[in-house]
Amino acid sequence: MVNIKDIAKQAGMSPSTVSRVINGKKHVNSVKRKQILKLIEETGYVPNKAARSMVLRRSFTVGIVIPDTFNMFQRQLFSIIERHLDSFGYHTLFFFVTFDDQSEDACLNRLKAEKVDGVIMLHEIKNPAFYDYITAAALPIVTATFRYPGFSAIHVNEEQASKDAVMHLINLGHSRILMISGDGFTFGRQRAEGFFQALTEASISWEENRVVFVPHYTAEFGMYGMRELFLREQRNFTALFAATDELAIGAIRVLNDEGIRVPQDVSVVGFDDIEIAEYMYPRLTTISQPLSDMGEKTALTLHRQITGGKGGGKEQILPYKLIIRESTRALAR
Amino acid sequence: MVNIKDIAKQAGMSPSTVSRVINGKKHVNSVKRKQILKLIEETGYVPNKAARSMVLRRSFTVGIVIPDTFNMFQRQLFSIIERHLDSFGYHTLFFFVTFDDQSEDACLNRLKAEKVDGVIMLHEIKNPAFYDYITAAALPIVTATFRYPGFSAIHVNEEQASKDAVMHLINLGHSRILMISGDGFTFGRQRAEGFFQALTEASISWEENRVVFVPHYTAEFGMYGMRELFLREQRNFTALFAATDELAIGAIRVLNDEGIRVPQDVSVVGFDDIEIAEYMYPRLTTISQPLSDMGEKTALTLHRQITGGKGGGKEQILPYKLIIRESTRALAR
DNA sequence: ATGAAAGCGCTAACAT
DNA sequence: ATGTTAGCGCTTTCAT
Repeated sequence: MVNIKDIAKQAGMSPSTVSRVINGKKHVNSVKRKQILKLIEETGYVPNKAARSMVLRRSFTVGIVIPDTFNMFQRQLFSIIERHLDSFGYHTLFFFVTFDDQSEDACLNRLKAEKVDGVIMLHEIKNPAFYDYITAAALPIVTATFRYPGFSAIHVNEEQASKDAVMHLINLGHSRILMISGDGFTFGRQRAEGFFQALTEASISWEENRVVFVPHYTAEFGMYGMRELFLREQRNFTALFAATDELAIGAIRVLNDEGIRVPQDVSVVGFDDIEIAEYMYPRLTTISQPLSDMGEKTALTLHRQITGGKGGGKEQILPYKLIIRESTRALAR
Repeated sequence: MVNIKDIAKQAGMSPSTVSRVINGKKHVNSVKRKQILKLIEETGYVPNKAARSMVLRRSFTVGIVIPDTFNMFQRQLFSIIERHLDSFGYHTLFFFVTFDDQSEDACLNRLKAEKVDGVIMLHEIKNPAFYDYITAAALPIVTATFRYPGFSAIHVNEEQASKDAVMHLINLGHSRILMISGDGFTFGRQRAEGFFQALTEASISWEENRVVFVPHYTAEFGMYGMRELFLREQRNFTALFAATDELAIGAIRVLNDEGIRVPQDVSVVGFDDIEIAEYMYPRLTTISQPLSDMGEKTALTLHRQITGGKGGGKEQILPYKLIIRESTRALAR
């Protein structure tokens, strides 16, 4: 493999000069510069990243912490973030994390070893040691889709959004509304909270029993949650709020299998507005988070922290939108 | 940040000894070993990866080349691969590549700079320089879901699988069958080829006009493709074969919007068996690729190449399965 | 404008 | 069993 010395030797110059050319520094004869550039082109030379990052003590890499079982919303979000990061000249390292402690520890260790320039979290880690390290190392960080005290955060008002979703159902005349949410992430609780608030505000009585918390936000557990609701004898309902679109998709599957039609018999609203939501039958009514805006702001905020030195700790709350499609309709009287 | 010298100093030993402990080498007093281990634990020391990879001339990292717009099948596949790679002690670096040449060049450059120990390709790169470099550098590589001459490959027989899918339709009594496929990847052509073969073998006449090739394998382009078929006056059909499940989902959406029922009016079969396929309404009949097996074999094959030195170039063709669900049914007479 | 030299953190060959 | 030393490929003073 060709290295900087090889180039220098072939050009009859010193590695320093070559280095200057590579890094676009001033103080190098333009003829020599061209000559070196040509040589680099010919040999296909690319600087060794490890060596570079060792002396510079940074890696031009940012780590994205993401759940191992990322859903489609997160998938879209990290693609956007990755693209923006790329435009700022960073590479992206993914840290897939599961719910177990071991995985979180491994993530922390890797974070230390990799010397990333910054971190973006799309996944809530439980272990406080993680946050302590970040704080102690003064590592630039931004959390997206959730917040952590003291860190920059980009997210929507989950509670308010959920409340709006449920309000939509209520305005349609529904009052016997069920919910499927999940545990493991803050947003599951927040979305359930919004559900309760909407009901309360509309003076509709409710019991805790009307919401199930399932372990994962997947279609599979959407089915599971819906069945669980049936087992709880919750048969007398006309609407369902699912904490994610995937959950909604699974629930609708069970409803269909039971001969319950959506939206004729029950209205369903999801959350996230994942890509397939508008291809489903029926097209899913859902809450749309501002994906591109969120991704862009996340990348930008981190970049500013890395370059500007500070500017951390601020929270940016983005607007969401209720997308009314075909899975909800007015209660037939 | 604490480094190996700090640990050595605190322990009153040399960096070599610490290094030996870190790397689990023999020839170190067990008391000292424990002492060092304790120190590492306390300080939270983690070896600097850049330094390590520089002297070792390898990175313990493998690169996964994947389309920027990866679909759900690819998403599941790379998750599995990542997990297996992890169990072999490798980290994973993702190279998201788009269709343009610039992106491919960037991928190649990064590959050179990162000193990855091996490469897994889930995406076909056009630029031959890419393959030339890999070959010249004798970089371990395995391609999954497609093949490239001379490289290890793990894939199913795309043509045969598609033929089976179409045969299923034919056996159900269908003969006026349409297809939506895509360009950009070899499998799009192969799947179309299987379609033609099945028709030919069953002595059903066909024209090229019955298959559309769309630019991307997404639900959005599934809609586009279906509409295009309608524009071509292809109204008189009873079945559709889509080259991916996403394409099928988009097509079904258009069909529904036109008042054409699936499967009562037209049967649809997809390809890939992505997660939501069985949550769709109707549940999608599709070809299932052996995801876990594929992922495992891909990781294992690469690992063997990296450690064993050779063993490259072999092709592993995995079995697929036709999953019959609700989107296909016998032609009503 | 250019080169020589030092050093980033680590491992491995060589001494002891 | 342990320490000393050299060197991986790069950037960056410091001279010139």
